[in-house]
Amino acid sequence: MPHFRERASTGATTMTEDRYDWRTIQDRWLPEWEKLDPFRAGQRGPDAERRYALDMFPYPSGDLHMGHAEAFAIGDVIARHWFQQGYDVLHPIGWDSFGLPAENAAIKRNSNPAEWTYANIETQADSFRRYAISFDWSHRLHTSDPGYYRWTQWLFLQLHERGLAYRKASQVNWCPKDQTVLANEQVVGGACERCGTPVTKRELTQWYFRITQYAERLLDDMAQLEGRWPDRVLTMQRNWIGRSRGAQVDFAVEGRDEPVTVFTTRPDTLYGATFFVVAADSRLAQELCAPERRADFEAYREQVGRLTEIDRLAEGREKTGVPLGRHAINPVNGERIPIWAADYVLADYGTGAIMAVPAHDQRDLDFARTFGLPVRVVVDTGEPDPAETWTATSGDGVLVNSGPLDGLRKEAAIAAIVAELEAKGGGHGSLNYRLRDWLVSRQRYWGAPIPIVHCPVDGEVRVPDEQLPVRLPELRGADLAPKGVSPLAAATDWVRTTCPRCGGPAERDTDTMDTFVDSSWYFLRYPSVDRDDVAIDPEATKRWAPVDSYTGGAEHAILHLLYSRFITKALHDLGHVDFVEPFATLHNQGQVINQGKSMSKSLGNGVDLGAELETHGVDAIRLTMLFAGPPEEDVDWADVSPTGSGKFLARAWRVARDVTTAPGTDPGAGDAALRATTHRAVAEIGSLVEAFRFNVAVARLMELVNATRKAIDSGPGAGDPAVREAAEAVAVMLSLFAPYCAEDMWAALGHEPTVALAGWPAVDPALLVQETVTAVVQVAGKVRARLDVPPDVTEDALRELALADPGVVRALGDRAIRTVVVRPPRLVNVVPA
RNA sequence: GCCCCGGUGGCCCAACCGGCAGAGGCAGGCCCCUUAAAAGGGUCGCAGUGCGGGUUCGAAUCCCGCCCGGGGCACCA
Repeated sequence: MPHFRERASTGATTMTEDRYDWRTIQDRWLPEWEKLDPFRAGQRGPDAERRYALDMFPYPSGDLHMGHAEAFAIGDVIARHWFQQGYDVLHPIGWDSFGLPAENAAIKRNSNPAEWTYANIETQADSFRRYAISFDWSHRLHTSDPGYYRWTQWLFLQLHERGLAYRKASQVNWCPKDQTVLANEQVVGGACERCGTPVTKRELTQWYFRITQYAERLLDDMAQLEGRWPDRVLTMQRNWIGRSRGAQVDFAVEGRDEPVTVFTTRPDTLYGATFFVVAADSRLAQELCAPERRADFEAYREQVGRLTEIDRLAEGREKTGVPLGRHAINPVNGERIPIWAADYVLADYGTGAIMAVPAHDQRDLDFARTFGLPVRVVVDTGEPDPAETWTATSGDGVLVNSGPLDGLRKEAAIAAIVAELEAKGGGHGSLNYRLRDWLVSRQRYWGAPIPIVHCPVDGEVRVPDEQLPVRLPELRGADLAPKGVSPLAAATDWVRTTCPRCGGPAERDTDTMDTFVDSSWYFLRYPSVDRDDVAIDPEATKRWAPVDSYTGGAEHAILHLLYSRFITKALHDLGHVDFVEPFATLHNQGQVINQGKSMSKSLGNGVDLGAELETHGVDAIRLTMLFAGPPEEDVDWADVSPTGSGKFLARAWRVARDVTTAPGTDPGAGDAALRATTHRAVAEIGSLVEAFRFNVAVARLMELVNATRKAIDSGPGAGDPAVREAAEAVAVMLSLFAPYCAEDMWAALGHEPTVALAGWPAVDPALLVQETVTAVVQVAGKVRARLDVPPDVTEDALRELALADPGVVRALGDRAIRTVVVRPPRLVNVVPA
C-alpha cells in the first residue's frame, strides 16, 4: 500500500501516483523551488562559515549542450554538498556575453548583437533552472551589460594609471577571417584559436596589458596552487611563462655607437659564436642593414611578412635569411662575425638578436649549413663532430677553443664567463621569459570600448570614472561587418568627442577589449553585483572571495586562468583585494563524446541535450554524467545508460514510498545491521564527494538502496525504524545528484521542502565499529581459510588461530614452515619451506 | 622528438599506504511474479589486471624496458 500524504504548507498537490514518473515530479517541484529560492547566499548569517563555488560561466550560444550538462552537474554536487553541510554558500551564475558569434549573427539578421545575445541568455537561464542547478539567481551578471562593462573599463583605467595598460606599435598576430588582432595565447599552432584560420603578422599600434611584469609572481605563486590545481594546468602555465636562465651579452657593431645586446642560455659557448642573427621583422634589422644589401633585405622581409605562422613553423623547413653587410665584434675574442637577418629569430623574444653558435645549437647549425657558415666546437661533449653529422651537441663537457675557459666544465664555464662579463661591464646574468604582454585591443564591435580619448593636445587621456560607461553606439547589420578597422571607427558621431582634460575636440579610441578581459575578473564582481557605485565592494569581497572551488574545462588552462591570475594580482597591488590567487582549487572535467569521438555536425554524432532531457528527465541525465566515471575523464555517451540511471532512481523512490513509520521515529531501536550499513554509507559517501569521486559515491548510494530494499522485502520489513533512517539518508544524499527525485522522496517521507537544506546525516561512530572482521589465511600466497576475528586481535592470537585451522594444516601437508607473515586483523600468510 | 596521464570480465568502471581481483552499473543467462508482456523482485562472474622482465612471503598497485590510446610542448636562443 503506497504511503499517501498531503503536504500542509504547499497544499495543492496530492501525490497519488504509485509509479515513479519523473515528468510529474519535475512539474511538481520546479515551481516550488522557484518560490522557495533556497540557494541565496547570506541566508545562514555572518557567523556561518562561507564557501564560494564557481562554474566557468557560459558563452550564450544557443541553448545548453551536453558539455554544460556535465560541467554544471559536477559544480552543483560540490555546491549542494556544502549547502547540506551547513555552509553559507555563494554559487552565482552569469554569462560571458560579449564576443564575435553575436556579431556574426547580427550581421546575418540585420540586427544588433544584443538581441541574439539576450535571447540566448534567457533560453540558457530557463534551461539551468530546469536542470536544477543550485544557483543564487540574485548574484547574476552579464559582461555585455553597461552595468558590468562600466567596471571592465574602470579596470582598464586602473591598469592604465599604473602603467600596466599601454599602447605600442609592433608586429602583431592578425586573423584575416575575423579581421582582428589576436593575443599570443589565442594563436594555437599558428592558427586563430577561434576559427582556425592561419594567422599572419601585421605592424600595428595596439593596447597591451603588462602581464610580463608579473611573470615571476605568476610562476612563484603557483606554489600555493600545488596539489589544489591539476598538475597539467600548472605545467602548461609554467611552460607558457617559460622562464629561462642565461645572460645578456653586448656585442659591438661596426659603424654603430651603441652595442647590440643578445640573450643566451649558453654564455659558456661565447667563443663558438661564428655569426650573428637579428629577427628579419625587427626594427633593428632595418637599421643595421647596409645600403648595398638594402634591396635584398627588403625583398626578404616582404617574403617573411607574407608567411603565415603555420608556414613559418613548418616541420623540416629550410632556414632562410639574408646577410646585412655588417659585422659584430665578439666581446671575448674580438672576432668579426657577419650579421644576418632571418625569420628563425623572433623579434619579440629576448632582444630580437642572437649570437649564433652552430656547433651547439641545432637551429644555428641548420642555418650555418644552408649558408656555408663556419662551425666551431667549443664544448667537447664526446659526441661526433657537428660539422660532419650536422647534429649540434648540447650535452655537458669540457670547454675547448675558449681561451681562459678551456678545461672548465659547462656549469663552471657559465659561472666564469658571467662573472667576467659583469666585471668588465659587457653583460650580466639574466632571466628571460617566453610570456609576452597581453594584446587586449580588438577591431570588433561587440566588446567593451576602450575608455581612452585621443586628444591632439593632450594625447591619450583617460575617460574620467564619472563618465563611465563609455557606451557602445547602436550599430546593426552591415555596419558591423569586419573591415580591418573597428566598426566603431565608422560611427563618426560616436567617435567625435571632447577632451576630458582641455575640452577641445578629440576622438574616442575605437577598439574594444578582448573578451578575455571581461572574464578575467567576473568572479570578483559576483559578490558585489548589487553595488553600482563600486566595482569590488571590500566587505562583500572579504566575506566571499577568493573562490574555494572552480569547475570548468581544461581548454582554459592557459588563457582565461592565466589572465585571471594576473588581473587578481594587479588588483591586489592596487589595494582592491587582499589575496593574490583567485581560485583556491580548480577542477577540470572531461568532455562528453559519442562513440569515441567528440561530437560534431560533420561527424553526425551529436547528441542533443534537450532531447535527452525529454526522454530521460533531468535527474537521470545528471546522474548518468556523474556516475559515468571520474569527472576529469571523458564521458562517452555511447557507453553509458541514462535508462539504467532512471531505473535506479525509481528504485530509490520506491524505497521511500514503502516506508510505513512516521516522521521523527527514533531509529535507535531499528535493525542494527541496516543501521550500520547506513551510517557507514553516509560516512563513506561524504568523503568520496569531498575527494571528487562522484562515480564511486553514486555506487555506494546504490548499495545502500539495495540494502534497504532487501531489508524491506526479506529482512526486518518496511516498519523497521532503520528503514526510515536509511531512506531519509538516501534522500538527502541523492539530492546532490538527482534533486527532483530526492525532493519527492523527502515529501513521501513526510517532510517539508526542501531536502536540499535538510542537512547532511550525522554519523554515529558507535555504529561504524565492526564486531568481527574476516581474516584471510594464505598458504604460499593462496587463500586457504577465512577466520572471523575481533578487529583488535593480537598478532600472536591471529597466528595461533591460523596455524590451527584445518584448511591451513591440510594445505601445508608435511611441509615445514619457513615464515609466517601476520598483518592483524586482516591477513596471515604462511610460507612453507 | 620530449614530458604527463591512462590500459582491470562483452562494455563503463571499483579495489585506501603492496595483502581475498569485483563494489556499483550496462548488456546477457536463469528463476519468481503475470493469462501474457512490460514493470518489479531474485540469482548467475575461471577477467588474473596491455606485453616482457625485476623486487617481495605476497604486485593491478613499486622498479626497468616495450606496445597501444589520450593530452601537453616543440625554431623562445
